[in-house]
Amino acid sequence: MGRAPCCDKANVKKGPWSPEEDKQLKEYIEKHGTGGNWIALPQKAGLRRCGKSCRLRWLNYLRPNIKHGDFSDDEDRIICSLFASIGSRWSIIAAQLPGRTDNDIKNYWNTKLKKRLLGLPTSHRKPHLQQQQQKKHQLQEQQQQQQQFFPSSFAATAPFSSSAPDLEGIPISHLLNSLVADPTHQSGNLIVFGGGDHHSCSSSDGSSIQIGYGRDFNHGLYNGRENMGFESHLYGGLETEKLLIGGGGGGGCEASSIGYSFGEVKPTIACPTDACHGLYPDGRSGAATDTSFRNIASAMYHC
DNA sequence: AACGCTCCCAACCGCCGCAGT
DNA sequence: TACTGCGGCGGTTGGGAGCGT
Repeated sequence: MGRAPCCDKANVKKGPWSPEEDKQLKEYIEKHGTGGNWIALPQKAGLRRCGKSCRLRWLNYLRPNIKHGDFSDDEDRIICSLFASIGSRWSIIAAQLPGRTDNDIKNYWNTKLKKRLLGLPTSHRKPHLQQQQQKKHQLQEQQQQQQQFFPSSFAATAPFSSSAPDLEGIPISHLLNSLVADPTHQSGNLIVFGGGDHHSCSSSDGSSIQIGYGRDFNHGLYNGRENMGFESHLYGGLETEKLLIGGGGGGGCEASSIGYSFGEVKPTIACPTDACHGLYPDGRSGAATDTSFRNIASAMYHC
């Protein structure tokens, strides 16, 4: 036989927690711990709540050292980078941000970061005239920043937007669309990878055009973290007829200059756990997955 | 002041893997 | 081995807050 039912659903309270409930739960856990059994906890603590609800409330709100409020630029970068590398594994991302909860990060991503990277306004509320002017100014600044990172032909053009330039007549957005839809695509000269220092890769040899986002995207991740494989800064380049997506001084630049076809390089695609050491066609070691590739491609497309 | 719209976040829901029976 | 509960996770949602009209 199994265990007792989780909770009497008809007899548990739902909805927002009252300060009294918070106090009750906090005091109980501080005194007795969770006891390794969340389901039994509410009854012991005298709460008419589901165990799962108690767990969530404790983990996301009541436990000590929870950080609420604005995310720092560094936190932004870490979230973006990890999302590009491993996708929506919020618990793993949260583990890299002390004091932040997966729920917080998920909310932050869905409400702000995603929109920001998509280039959408964070608010759809109609701005005041003054705010509109402010916004215009911000846009100009943003465009200047983009110009610093993107080459002149891409300046002020959000990557993979419908207004992005074409590759031999094919809109970049379409290429990336098919890329995202079909990661097994082998026909193109498409290279995807991650890893390394994007600065060294972002410099093209003149024949290539960088498509990318995230100036200094990964800045801050190299302070002892690169061996965790979080680097997957996403920018790409059109090198003559080759579409390059990826990042990384080592991987990025080497692959772009070597010019492997996508089929050849596919196995090297951004390993989510150690993107710096992918398995390159010339035999260097590492691993990669379709999922990580898809995540990166997807993130690129959406960004 | 009232209303409508949008954003944001806390909380819920449902699924999955693991472990107990 | 099959069944079931638990813990954990990611996706989704409801409602309060803020803002414009």
